[in-house]
Amino acid sequence: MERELLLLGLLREQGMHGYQLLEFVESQMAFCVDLKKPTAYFLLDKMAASGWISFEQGQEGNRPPRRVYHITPEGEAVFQRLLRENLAGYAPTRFVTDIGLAFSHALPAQESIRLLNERRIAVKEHLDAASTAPPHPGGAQLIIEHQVHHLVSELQWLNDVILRMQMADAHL
Amino acid sequence: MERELLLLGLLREQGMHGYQLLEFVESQMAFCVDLKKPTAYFLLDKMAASGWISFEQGQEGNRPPRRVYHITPEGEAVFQRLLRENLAGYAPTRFVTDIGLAFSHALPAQESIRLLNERRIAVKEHLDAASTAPPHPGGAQLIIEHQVHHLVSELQWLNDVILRMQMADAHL
DNA sequence: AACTGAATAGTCAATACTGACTAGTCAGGG
DNA sequence: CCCTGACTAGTCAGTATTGACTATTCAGTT
Repeated sequence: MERELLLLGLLREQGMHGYQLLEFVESQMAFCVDLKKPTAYFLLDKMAASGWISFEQGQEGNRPPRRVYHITPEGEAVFQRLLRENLAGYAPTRFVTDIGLAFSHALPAQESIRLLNERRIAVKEHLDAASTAPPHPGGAQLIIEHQVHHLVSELQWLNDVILRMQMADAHL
Repeated sequence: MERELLLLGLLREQGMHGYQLLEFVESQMAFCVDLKKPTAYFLLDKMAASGWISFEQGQEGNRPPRRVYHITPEGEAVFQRLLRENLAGYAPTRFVTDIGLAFSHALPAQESIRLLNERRIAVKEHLDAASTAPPHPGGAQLIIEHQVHHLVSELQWLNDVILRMQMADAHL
């Protein structure tokens, strides 16, 4: 229900239409959710059917008509519940990049090390991007700081793994 | 393609039937992938159709017949490609738990802090579980170490966030 | 020899998600 | 005043994923 929490949270601050929501999520919240357009419209339909949000047909100039969504009192109650659950809980993080690590013995040690150095560069690029991101308004700033903290920790760990692999290889 | 990489990597070491694969993944690789039963069978079917793996009908005692899967030469080639891609690349981590943080201003500061303290306990429990996990064979050990490293970093960050919230609240 | 709970082995209907597409509008250049 | 590329707004068909279910076997108990 994380995506629902996100959409409700945004609609709670102001009524918006689908495209507007999408744009905001992609520009401000890209660091914590990956929400594609069809998924967003799907969720909006579902939440409207559940009575969490309502909409009216809006028109602006000659543009095609669009639905402007608003949160309902039931939606606000759901938002409050989901928010509390989210803040109190913890969902363990899975690193899909660890699968390769588990099978790295299938390659010559030197090649694994070379590939992991490529990975290190990729991580560094993400870190630079997050570090130099323009300040985001409100709570989104925290998300960027979290991402930076995490990427620093990842880089540290990756360096350690590479070092250990080099030492193990040298000893053979 | 991470799950495919995982299944190919396991079948590469020895032929196995679906249930056996599932069990191994859930017991040894639970820290890095979440693979449900129907998904695993779906992927096995798909990979068999693509010619990456083959199977023969096996029977053991009176047990129901089952498919024992083996990797094919094409599958081995795919495995090598996926492994290199995985080792060299980096997929940014999304923390769904950050969504709540972005909206924490919707609750009284004291309640947010209380809820985040609950989260801290949950993180600590995961950390204790990962720290005391019995040694896993081969590459899986690295995954646990990564998880521990990550959880320590998360705990640090969470403490920092809670502290900052308390200070901000005290200043009002 | 019947019963119970756990393990084995898988399937299916329903849900969730996404790549690729449609279709109209607007701003600016030629 | 027509063309082009970018923006707005959304849909749809196909793929991926999962909760819930079926059905058999085995070990131990009564």
